[in-house]
Amino acid sequence: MAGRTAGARRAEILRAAADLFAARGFHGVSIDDLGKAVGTSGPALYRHFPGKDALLAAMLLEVSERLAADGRQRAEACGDPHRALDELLRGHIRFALTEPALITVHDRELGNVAEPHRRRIRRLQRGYVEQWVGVLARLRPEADPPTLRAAVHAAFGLLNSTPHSAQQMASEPMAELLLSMGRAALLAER
Amino acid sequence: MAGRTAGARRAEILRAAADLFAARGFHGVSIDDLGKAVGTSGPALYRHFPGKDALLAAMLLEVSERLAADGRQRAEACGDPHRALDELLRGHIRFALTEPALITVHDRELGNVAEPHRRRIRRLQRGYVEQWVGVLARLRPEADPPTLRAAVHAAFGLLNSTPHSAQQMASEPMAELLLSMGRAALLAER
DNA sequence: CTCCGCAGTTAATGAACGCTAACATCGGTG
DNA sequence: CACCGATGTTAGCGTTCATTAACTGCGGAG
Repeated sequence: MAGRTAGARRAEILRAAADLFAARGFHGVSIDDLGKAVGTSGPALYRHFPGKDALLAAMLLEVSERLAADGRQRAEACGDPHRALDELLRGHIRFALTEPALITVHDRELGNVAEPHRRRIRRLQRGYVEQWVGVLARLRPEADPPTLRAAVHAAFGLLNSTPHSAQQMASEPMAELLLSMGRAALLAER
Repeated sequence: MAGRTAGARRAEILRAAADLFAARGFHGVSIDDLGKAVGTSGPALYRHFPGKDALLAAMLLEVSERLAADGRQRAEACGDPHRALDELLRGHIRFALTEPALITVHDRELGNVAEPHRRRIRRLQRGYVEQWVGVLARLRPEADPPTLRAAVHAAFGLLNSTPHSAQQMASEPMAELLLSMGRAALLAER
C-alpha cells in the first residue's frame, strides 16, 4: 500500500486549500479551483475528504490542535510567568510567520463549519486562549478574566497582522518587532 | 422626489450588507440574502446599485474615505506627536467599536473588488497608514519606514480585534484597554 | 497471473446564484 | 386628471457550483 505517504496527498490538499481560502474566502474557492491547485482536477478531492465543508473542518481542527498543544507545552514548560509569556509569544509568532494562510483561515472561517466539528474547534481555541489568560493572570493579578481575555484577543490580532505586512519585511526582524510589540501591549499599564 | 432621504435606503442596504459580509464573507452572501435583510426581496437592490460588486466597492470606498479623512484631521490637529498618536488611536478605536462589521469587511474584502475602484481604495488605505507612519516617525526617529509601516499594520490588527471580543466587555472599558495596549505596542522599545 | 483497493478521470444532475425583463404601485407635478 | 420617475414585485435566463455516477489505470498481495 501507499503506507508511509498515505496522508501526503491529503496534507498537500490542505496546504493548497489554506492559501486559496485565505486569499478569496471559503465560498470564493470552488472544488475545481482546489483540484487545479494540486494538479488533479475537480472531484478527485472526494477521494480524500467527504466534502468541501469537511475539508475546512479538518483544516481548522488540525490548526487548532497544533496551537493548543503548542501553547500548553510552552506555557507549562517554565514556572516564571514572564518567560512563559515570552514562550507563548514566540510560538505564536513562529506559527504566524511560517503559515500566514492557516492563521488567516483560522480566525475567519469558523462560521462556515457546521455543528458537529464546530464545537470541538471552539473548545480547542478557547483552551488556547485560556493558556494565555492563565499566564497573564499571574502577571496582572488586579485584572479580571474578561479583560484578560479581551487583551489576549487583541494580542492575537496584533500577531496575526502578518499576512497584511509580511511582504514588506524580512522574517527575522519582523519576529522581533512582533515580539516586542506583543509583550508591551500585554504588559501595558492601564 | 424623495429628495432629502434619497440616500436613506442606500445607506440602510450598505449597513445590512456590512453585517452580512462580515459574518459570512462576500461570496457567502447572496443578493436575496441582502434583499431580505432590508425587508425587500432580491433584485430590488439593482435600483440602488448596478451590481453586487459595485455594492462592495461603494462600501469599501466610503469607509476608506471616512478613515482617511478622519485620520488626516486628527493627525494634523495638533503639533505634539504624542497627542497626535493618541488622537489617531481614539479615532480608530471609536470607529472599530461603533462599526465592527465595517472594519472587518474593510481589511478582508479588498481582494473582491475589481480594478477601476480597487486602486482608489488602496490609495486611500495607504494614505491612512501614512498618516500613522508620519506621526510615529517623529516619535521614533531611529526606525526605518518599512518597520514603521509593519508596526502600524500590527496596531491595526490589535485595534480591529474588536469583532472577536466585543461581546465580552462594555464599550467604555474596552476602549480604554485598546488605547493603552495600542499606545504601548507602538511605543515599545526594541 | 489474478485480483483488489487506491486514486484519478469525464459526464451528468439538481440547486443556487447574479442578473435582466416585464409588469405594478404610488406620491408628487404640470 | 394624466403622467412620470422612483421603487418595488415575480418569472425567467444562463452560468456556476457541489456532489454523484460510471469508468480507468495501476501497484502490490496472495
